[in-house]
Amino acid sequence: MPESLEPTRREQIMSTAQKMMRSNGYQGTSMRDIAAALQIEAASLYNHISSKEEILRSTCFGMADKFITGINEVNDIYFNAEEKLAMAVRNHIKVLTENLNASFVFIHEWRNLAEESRKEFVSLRDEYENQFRKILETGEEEGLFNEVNNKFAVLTILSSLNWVVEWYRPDGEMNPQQIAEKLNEFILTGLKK
Amino acid sequence: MPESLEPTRREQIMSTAQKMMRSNGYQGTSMRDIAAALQIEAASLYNHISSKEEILRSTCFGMADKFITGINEVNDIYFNAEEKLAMAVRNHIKVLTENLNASFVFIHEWRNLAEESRKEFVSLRDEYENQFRKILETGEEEGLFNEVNNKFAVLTILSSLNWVVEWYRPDGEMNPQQIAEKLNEFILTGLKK
DNA sequence: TATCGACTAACAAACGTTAGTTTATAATGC
DNA sequence: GCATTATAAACTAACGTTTGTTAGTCGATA
Repeated sequence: MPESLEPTRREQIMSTAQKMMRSNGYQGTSMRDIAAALQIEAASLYNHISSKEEILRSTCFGMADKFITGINEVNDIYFNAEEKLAMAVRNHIKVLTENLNASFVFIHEWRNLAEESRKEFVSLRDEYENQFRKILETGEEEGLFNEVNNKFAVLTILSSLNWVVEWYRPDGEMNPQQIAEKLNEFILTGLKK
Repeated sequence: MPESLEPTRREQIMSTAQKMMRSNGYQGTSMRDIAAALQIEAASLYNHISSKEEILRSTCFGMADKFITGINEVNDIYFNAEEKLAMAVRNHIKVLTENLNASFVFIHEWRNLAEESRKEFVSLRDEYENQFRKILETGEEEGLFNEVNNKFAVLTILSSLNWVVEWYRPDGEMNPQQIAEKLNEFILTGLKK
């Protein structure tokens, strides 16, 4: 069987579903809606996926994996904290802008996961935040960063990064590299002259 | 008829609905769910509200009004830009923490508004962002702030403020004043020593 | 001759909402 | 002070849709 360059049917379903869930939310997107966009019947979807929730689960955990891979990469390489932070931000923005629809679902729709998956998801999220926090702690120890409430700082920084998904447009003024650069400036030195 | 100190039935419905929509989303909260929480039948809700969407509409526009009132107050009083920004942040955090559930719905569920309301809502949001942007522009002119992409800066700042709704707990370590203060520090001077 | 991927048909459950009714309380007219 | 009327707020029952999903089938491709 020849390895096709075309996306598999499953991948088509996933990306169509993600796009629609971005616009209309998880609960606002029905299996019939997804099927119609692919010009097939709802029942046919079940030849490729096992349930609607599997779409959400696969999306959320797939993205979590990408983000965590990104930050592990940063923490494995030795740099000072400032460089580490800059790299973490770049990686985050890269993953986010390369998977806009999936990222949106990841950020906004994870609450719709069933109990068990939701718990697992939250702990992955916590792990990611911890990795980020470690960078800030290193920065403090190195005397580079102000002493701040690190938990608070991480949440504030991540919110700025994640909000990019709300306004970023591939054809907009800023490309992902520029966005990451500006965010790094802002995080490090703030507004004040 | 004596003016009661009790909330009206409508207010009870609103705040119950907001609490449930915070946990389960707009579409994840049915009229029967809301009614059950109030120990009445779903049909009885319609003696007090006209539709499910009215709950969302009233919540979103009610909060928009509070936020806009807050920023107008700031811009009407003459301070320098740094003081204005600090006040705007304080007001934002105040409104947000005093109406946690409604704020959460305001931030996350407005997409479920019907076409017409959604457009109106978005323009109110734009107005708010413009008022914020004006403060940053003033700061630039006064030579207080760095020259930055103001649109970008406003979105980044507002994301940090809005994310507070995700983690703030009335019984947590930081009270709203402290949160606002920390956010102001961070916005002005960043992490770097 | 399997396997893949589509189909039709149907399911039980849940959805927002309406109609019409009942009951308790408040306001009014005599 | 009493009978009447009005109002508020609950109820039961039902409506037409839409929902996610399953079962079973059929044609095309490997």
